[in-house]
Amino acid sequence: MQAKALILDAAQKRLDAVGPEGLKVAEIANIAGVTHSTVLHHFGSAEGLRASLAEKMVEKLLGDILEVLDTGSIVTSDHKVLFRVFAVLSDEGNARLLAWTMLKGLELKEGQDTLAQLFEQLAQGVKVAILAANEGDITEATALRHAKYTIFQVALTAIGDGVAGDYISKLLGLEPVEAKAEFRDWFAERLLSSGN
Amino acid sequence: MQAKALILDAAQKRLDAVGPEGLKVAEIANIAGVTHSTVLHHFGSAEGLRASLAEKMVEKLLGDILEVLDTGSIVTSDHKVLFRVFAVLSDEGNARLLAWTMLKGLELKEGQDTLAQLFEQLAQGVKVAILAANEGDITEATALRHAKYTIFQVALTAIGDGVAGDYISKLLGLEPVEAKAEFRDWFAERLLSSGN
DNA sequence: ACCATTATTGACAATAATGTCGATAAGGTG
DNA sequence: CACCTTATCGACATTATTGTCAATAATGGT
Repeated sequence: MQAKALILDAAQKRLDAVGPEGLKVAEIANIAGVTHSTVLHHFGSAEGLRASLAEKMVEKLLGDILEVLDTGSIVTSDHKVLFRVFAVLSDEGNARLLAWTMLKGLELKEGQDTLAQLFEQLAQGVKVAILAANEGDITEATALRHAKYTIFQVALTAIGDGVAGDYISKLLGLEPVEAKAEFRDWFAERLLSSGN
Repeated sequence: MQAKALILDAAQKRLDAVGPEGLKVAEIANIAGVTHSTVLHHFGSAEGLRASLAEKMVEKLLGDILEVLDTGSIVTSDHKVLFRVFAVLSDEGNARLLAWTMLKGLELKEGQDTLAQLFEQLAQGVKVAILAANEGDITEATALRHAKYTIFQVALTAIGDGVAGDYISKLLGLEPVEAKAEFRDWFAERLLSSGN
């Protein structure tokens, strides 16, 4: 079962390097050091390979986020969890893969349920934080809705950042390195501070 | 010069329907009611067609946003401009096209300068609004930085929404139609209200 | 009306990508 | 070891996609 992993790694590498269009079976096989027949053997088809890749991505994403959630409560003064979630989504090509998967209209059947659970968990956590911050001024239903919007917002921003962050920040004349970190600070600050 | 437009329309339609992978010359030609030879004639190559498509998108995006900007000041109590910008970016497949273009690593040579100017204009407008909202409490440089972050935020959210909005909102259990509009309200409210 | 340019087409060629098959090798299990 | 399963390969087949070309039709200017 080593070849399968090698092939997936090669595919991921290729995807990061040249984008979805670079995902040619022969090329990937070449990088992995096998023939294209071997790739087909393991994944059934080119489509199967892409599906496996998407699935692997979702698993990694889930694993990373769950690991973060394990380390503490969702909303903290230093926004640690938020940052990590953001980082996991927008860095390491996750967002690009996610975006590509969606643009392709691929199903994420496997991970979907787990993902939904994760979002539910996140929503509950944020809801509690919102309720705590607005004692009595807010109903639980409203808090939940705002929690969901908050998560929605983080997810969209992270995905947008992963897909187009570099390009847009260049257009805006933002210095790449510092701006990235600084924007996240700014973003987290506003996200959690202002009245809900 | 009608066929060229017909073909581009067909390509756009196809892109919206099936994603970037559906962009096959023959298929597009078929929709446009011409032969694939005609497509090649007008665009030189399949790649040329895709490039034209990307360019058309940027132009439309620019036109739409500039039109909005013409109608009034950037920051208003009803967030009209913000909404329209958001809508232009995230609806009508613009974001998908943009994301696809970026995932493909295509250059947006033509529109780039104009886009940069547009962002500059937006940044100045938002800066003024921020300065007005925080009289004296903030330096001009800080206001500009926050303005850029605000725009960055809107752009990323809109792109993320266009790419993955439906999917994520489904995961969160948000009702599609109302949630979309409501989120935008929530988003705009928070974006412009809280202290900068 | 004539000519040059451009548009359009169908048949065909070239290429690229995926998929199939049978042979061979490797690995594990009784 | 004999046997079965799985992995790997190379050669070939199929299909999908793009690209070429020469013929014909349309268009527009003089």
